[in-house]
Amino acid sequence: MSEVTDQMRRHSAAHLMARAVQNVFENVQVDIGPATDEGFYYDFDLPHRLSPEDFPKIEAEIARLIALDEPFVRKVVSRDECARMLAGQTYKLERLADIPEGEDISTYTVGDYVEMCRGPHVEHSKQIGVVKLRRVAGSYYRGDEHNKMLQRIYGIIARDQAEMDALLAREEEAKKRDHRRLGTELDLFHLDPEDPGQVFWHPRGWSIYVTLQDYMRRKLVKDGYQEVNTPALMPRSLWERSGHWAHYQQNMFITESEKRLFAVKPMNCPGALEIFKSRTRSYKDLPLRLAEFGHCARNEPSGTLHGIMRVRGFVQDDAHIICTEEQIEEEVAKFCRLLKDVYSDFGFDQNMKVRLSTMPEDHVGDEATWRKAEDALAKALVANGMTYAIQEGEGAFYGPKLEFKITDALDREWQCGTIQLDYQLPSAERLNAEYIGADGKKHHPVMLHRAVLGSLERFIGILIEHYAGAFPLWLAPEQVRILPISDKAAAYAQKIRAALAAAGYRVEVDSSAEKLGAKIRAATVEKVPYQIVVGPRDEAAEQISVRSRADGDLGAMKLDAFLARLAAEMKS
RNA sequence: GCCACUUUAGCUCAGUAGGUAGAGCACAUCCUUGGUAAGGAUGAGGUCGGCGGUUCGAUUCCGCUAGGUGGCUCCA
Repeated sequence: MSEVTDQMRRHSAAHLMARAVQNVFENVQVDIGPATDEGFYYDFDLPHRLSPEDFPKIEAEIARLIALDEPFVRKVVSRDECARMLAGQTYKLERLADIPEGEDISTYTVGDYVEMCRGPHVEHSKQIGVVKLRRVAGSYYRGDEHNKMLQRIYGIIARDQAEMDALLAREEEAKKRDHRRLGTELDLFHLDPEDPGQVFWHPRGWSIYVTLQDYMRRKLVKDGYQEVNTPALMPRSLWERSGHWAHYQQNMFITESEKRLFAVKPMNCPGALEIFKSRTRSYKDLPLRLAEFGHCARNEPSGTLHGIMRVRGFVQDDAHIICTEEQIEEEVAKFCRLLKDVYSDFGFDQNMKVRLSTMPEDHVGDEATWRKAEDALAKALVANGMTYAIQEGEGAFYGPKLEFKITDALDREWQCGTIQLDYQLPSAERLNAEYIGADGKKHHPVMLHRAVLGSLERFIGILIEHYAGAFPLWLAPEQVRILPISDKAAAYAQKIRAALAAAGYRVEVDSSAEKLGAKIRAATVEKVPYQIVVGPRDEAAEQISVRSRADGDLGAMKLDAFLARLAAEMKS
């Protein structure tokens, strides 16, 4: 007897939901309904517009079906037999046609309901547990935007009601970490409805931004990069040469001046190559690593925007490595080392996923070169002890790429770091970058596009959720808050503030008329790492009373002792 | 961009079977000078996303439009 896995239970729940929807509504066409890491979904096509108001009815029907505790019976059938069983179900019949000749076609029957399915499933419906429907969403048939949009219902399962309650409570907790909520609560940024996808950074948010950027800058300099900056607005002629005008125009903001068209840059790469081309280059200049915190604008479809994670104006910790083909592997390996180093500083090296995207059908260049490039990427990962999955055919048309993905508070994956190999842009057909080789002849270099954090906007969004707003000392917008007991301690509070500020810390004084308890509460809610309480007693003893976000009340100490503690924490 | 849902004060949300609205927090003023998670009082703040329609009258019903949310496609 095989073990009943969560995947089987979820998948079986999807079947029962499909059955329930057909029992509750008329003219239901079913497509497919797999299990996911979280729960399951099923795609339907029916005249009724599904809404969350329909959930109780459907859930009740599912509960009824589960309670029947009917067995899931597997049967291998012939193609014709299966087609007969699926009569009237056009999507299912199309799916049936997809199954290659010679492969087993199996069906699962539960009570009077039969479905074509590979399985596996639970043995009896009661093994599924409790089912709750979560949301309805649109979904293109076969994931193709040219196809009809089906109605998808997402659901989750639990072994019993207690586990379901715990699951829902965890979801509520995750929502509290949502960067959009914390961004407002902690006064980090705001988004203006009239200017979708553009971030207004408030002082506290911008402090994090600049601190992160400085951190990255130090890493880049140490790793042999040179920082550059290129124009935000570049002419149509350049974009035509780069290929963006033909392939990326829909995503570009275009503007006009004196009858010439310009575009706000969606990427920094042409700018980097312009710098490379500004004088004759030697093979001795390679690899040339040009970093740029360039502000890019992409006119993303409105439906794809999401807080500060997916925006229309953003800055990548971008860099372009211009090198020879022989240098690719070492440069990729070097990048992986840098990425690992940075991610480990945030604890992201644990839950990160790496994907290698290979040659797509629509590509330029010959297959041998592609395979060589893919190998170089894979070898660099292995050399760094990184495990990865392959995304077949998901590479860019100009070259394969590595993607490094991090998960947000609501379990959505976001691509942050990436390195992409590009044979195209430096080529004669595009921007025609050249260097003089040891043989005295001209050669085209290859280019690596790469980013460690991805966009600063997205990375900060993930950081907000990762730390639940409680940033480590070095990143915290306000590192220390001084809480004078009353006006009588105001002068002493200012003296301490000045001393901390002189030592380079971001420090504020809460001089409001509130009582100490209220001040502590405010500083705690705002997640300030250190609170310093000062009153007449401290002043007389030339001490401060320290409260840490992590360890609570630390009692009284000398300012020097506190400074030493801060310095030690900044280093770690 | 596509499908569904949604939009009331700075924030989180009530509410009106159609008769132009409330709470908590935040904010302002005053009182309180208080030693480790919310002291008290008073007050200000909204043409209920925008436009149009139905109606004697629309925040409420209908249509369009914009933003947001959840997905899909796309993507840093």
